[in-house]
Amino acid sequence: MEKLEQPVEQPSLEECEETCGGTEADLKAIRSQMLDESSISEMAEWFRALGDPTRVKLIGALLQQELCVHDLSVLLDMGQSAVSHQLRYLRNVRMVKRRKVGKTVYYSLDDAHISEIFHVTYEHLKHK
Amino acid sequence: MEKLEQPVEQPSLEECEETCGGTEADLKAIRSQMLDESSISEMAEWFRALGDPTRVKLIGALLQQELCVHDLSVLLDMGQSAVSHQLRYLRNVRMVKRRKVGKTVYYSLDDAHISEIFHVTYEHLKHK
DNA sequence: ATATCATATGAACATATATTCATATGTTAT
DNA sequence: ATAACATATGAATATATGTTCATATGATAT
Repeated sequence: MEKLEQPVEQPSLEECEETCGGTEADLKAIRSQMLDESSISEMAEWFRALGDPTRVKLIGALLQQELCVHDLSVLLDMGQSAVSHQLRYLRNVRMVKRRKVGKTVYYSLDDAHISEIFHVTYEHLKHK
Repeated sequence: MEKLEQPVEQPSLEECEETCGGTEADLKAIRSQMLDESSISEMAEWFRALGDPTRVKLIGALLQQELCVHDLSVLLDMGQSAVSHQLRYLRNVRMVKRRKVGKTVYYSLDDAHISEIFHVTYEHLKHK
């Protein structure tokens, strides 16, 4: 209850006291090593695609073999529409691709790295 | 406009026509290889934690060195509160830990695998 | 052409999430 | 004790996200 008239910015960035390790020069060095905005976005987008149980299940199933939408919806015990929407999501981020045979559409993984990332993460969670 | 009186379940799962590769037996085999629900949740939670630009930046910075909240908020050019909230998030999923020195709190990575996953993903996105 | 099947998709809805604001907590200095 | 500072946190808000419902699209069969 002490600030009522000031617009409250980042409270005075003048300089970090000695307690806080980073001098402006140090921070500059760190900043220069940081990823650029577009890499950041792409990384986040990539991880976000894996950050949902339904999509993890889809990837997990497709890791085993190519599957059609119907079978996926049976395997996940979910409505066809929900599965289809998530497959589109995964297709938009290039994680899966599709192959059409008549009325049926088969989905499969479209990326060699997914398996690696997936397994590293799985092992990590197991040995935690 | 053909179904008006039925409650519209998964439209008749009786069996997949021959077009759809999976017979019930095949699906059973695949299902037995799928991850259990709790592993699924943990994987999704883990990835979701990395699925946000702010958190990617935080991890990226901490990948370089331990940093205090203030420095992180300068580096990311974000309010202290937002950074603090996200650090709590990352702490809850055990991705970062903190060390207190006087008024200052230093954050650092709390997981050996993050670096690996992070780099695999970064390389993947670069060579796409 | 009509019916049926497999998949896709727009809209609506409910929930989750990220940031901001105001303020609380805990530490150090005076 | 009071002030200044670093960080944490609850509430509010705006936006993003996931699922469902209804229906569209495209393919095959009759």
